[in-house]
Amino acid sequence: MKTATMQDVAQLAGVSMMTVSRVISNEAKVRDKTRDKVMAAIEELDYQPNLSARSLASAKSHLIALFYQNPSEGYVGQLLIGALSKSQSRGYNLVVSSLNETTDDVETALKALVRRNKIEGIILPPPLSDSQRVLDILMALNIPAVRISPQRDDHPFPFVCMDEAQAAFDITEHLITQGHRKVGFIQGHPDHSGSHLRYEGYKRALEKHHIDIRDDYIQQGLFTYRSGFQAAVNLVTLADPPTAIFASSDDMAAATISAAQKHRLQVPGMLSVVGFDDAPIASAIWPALTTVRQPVREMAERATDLLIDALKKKPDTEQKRETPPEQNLENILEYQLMLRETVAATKVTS
Amino acid sequence: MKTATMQDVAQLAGVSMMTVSRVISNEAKVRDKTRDKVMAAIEELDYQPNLSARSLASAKSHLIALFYQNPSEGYVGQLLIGALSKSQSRGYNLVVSSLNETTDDVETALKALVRRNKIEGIILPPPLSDSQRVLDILMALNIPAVRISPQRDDHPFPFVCMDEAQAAFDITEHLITQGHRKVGFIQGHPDHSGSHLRYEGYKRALEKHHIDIRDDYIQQGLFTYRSGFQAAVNLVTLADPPTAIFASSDDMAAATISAAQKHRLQVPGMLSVVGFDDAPIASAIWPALTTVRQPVREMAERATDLLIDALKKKPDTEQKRETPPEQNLENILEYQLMLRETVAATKVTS
DNA sequence: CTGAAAGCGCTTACAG
DNA sequence: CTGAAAGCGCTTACAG
Repeated sequence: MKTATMQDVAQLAGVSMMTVSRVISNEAKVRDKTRDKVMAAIEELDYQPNLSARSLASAKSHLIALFYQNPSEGYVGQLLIGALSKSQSRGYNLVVSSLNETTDDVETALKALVRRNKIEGIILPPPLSDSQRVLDILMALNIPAVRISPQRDDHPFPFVCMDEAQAAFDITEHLITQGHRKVGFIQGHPDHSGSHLRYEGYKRALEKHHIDIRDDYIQQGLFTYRSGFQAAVNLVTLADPPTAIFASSDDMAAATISAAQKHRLQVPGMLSVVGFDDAPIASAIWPALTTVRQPVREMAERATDLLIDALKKKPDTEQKRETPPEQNLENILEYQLMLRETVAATKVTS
Repeated sequence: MKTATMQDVAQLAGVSMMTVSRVISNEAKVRDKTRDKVMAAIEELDYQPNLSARSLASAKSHLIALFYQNPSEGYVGQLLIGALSKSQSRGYNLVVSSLNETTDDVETALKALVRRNKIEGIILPPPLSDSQRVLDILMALNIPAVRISPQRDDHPFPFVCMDEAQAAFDITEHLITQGHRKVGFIQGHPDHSGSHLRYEGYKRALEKHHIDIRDDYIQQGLFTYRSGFQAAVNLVTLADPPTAIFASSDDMAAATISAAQKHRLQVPGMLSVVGFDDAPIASAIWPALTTVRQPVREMAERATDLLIDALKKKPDTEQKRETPPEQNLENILEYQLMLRETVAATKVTS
């Protein structure tokens, strides 16, 4: 009838509550045999620890926060789903709050939130992950934080990301493999971390295949549909236009398709187009866009894991603040090439 | 230094903890003067109740759940932000879980989740809000639930929604006001609640302005870009084509713009287009789409409020399960007409 | 490696 | 309308 309590487990296993607690927290040494008995009892009773009791006794809130600043709705959604599911499964609760760097008094807002809610750690998605202000305040508050897809990797806070340059390289090479040697590129907003990395990947792919990089094939965009449209028009109206275009974002790729259609260039028959992000628009439009999927949800899960690991290690002694983040490969996640309908092989054999 | 506790407040106010508790929960009668003293003490100490202690003492989890089933990422995002902020501000925690009706064993999954996590109430966004299975199981479990934008309003569970028919009426009338008398309509998926309501609104607007409803101006779509594209082509290639098209979703409206452009119809100069939803695509494309914004986030907030109200009232006696939901106007939220760039006045004066 | 005691900060009855 | 007592289910020291 009633849910099993730790007391019940202890009784059934024939040990003290203390031992059960130790088995669950997995921290102190317990004899294997004792552990097995306890595990069996937990299993039999379908015991679920009471998180409220745990928080109260340990004087910890078990609360972590995710702050976001006007990214796209789809992006926050994925972020929240990932962070929420992981924090729940690890016994933490998540508070979510938007934080506008330009209008809010970030310092006061941050301090108030952390103090009042007793927040133990913070997840920072872009662009907050690159905000020097926010990073500084958090350092001063001495509260652990983990960053998602930051531009700079020279900060002590750990981070998770994906290899954007490599992804850009891969999708460019996919175009080249299909026979394209005239590949246009539409850059993203110069202030955004991804823009440079994606351009980097594009360049490397061309170099690897001994294709000259033509300045007129590279157009500046701003990640928006509108900017992409103009850039694409510039590209397709060239005297010697590219046969394929890599736009640094899906919005710009969608615009490229519109621009092509407007100029009577069938996609992908006469022009291949690829994007980046796998935003909703990528599968909404027709033909569906070939693009790169960022594992946003997984990044949020990994970030949450990292943060909770840090909270469990650090027993509130403030050590190793100076040590660089142990950035191991596990925190660089896999992207995925979404091969859909906007790429075709060139007609002419090279 | 340390955060204030209820004991501190009681001491400062010169009363017992019990009185402080009563002031906070706002449930029992407290003399005004006493209340004021307590409030002042709370203020001075910046006291924040410890939610863990409260949950433990009251034997309540203070946990509500939101289940979702593959809606668009943007939609879940807004939903989560709304539900999360509201539940936090009211001292509840939110667990979020996806629930796939077709592949999961819904009954087992639901029961396990509710039992193990001690979930007190549930928020059901569409299409789960119309799932007879899920509704039945929740009724059997005797757990309060609130629905968002359900199709059927004959169920005992309360709901929040917006007046889709009225919104469709308004945006159609906006077209008519601009001089359009030849207004095409692209219907949504026949299974989806919104489709019929939106068609209803379209029809009412035409009727009000004494415009005949022409069968050839009404095309069936499925909410997808692709289906909208075909429907739009059918419309613009008519011998006597409409001068404006109302597509029941933004994806279909975006497709309509593409189709128009393909047929050398400038938007909005030669064809006005409006959509419904205010999805990300609406402001991504160019020209930016005139459409109706659903207040998804506000709906989630309201739903959360409704649910928590129900939890606080019902002291676990299971009464009034038979009474119809008190569906007052507060639970029908305001939509917003997003007047952007895809509507122009007709050249010819009527 | 294991246990007995105390206490975390509230709320629930129960009195008055 | 207000209060004193007990207890929610854990974890933190402290012993052994």
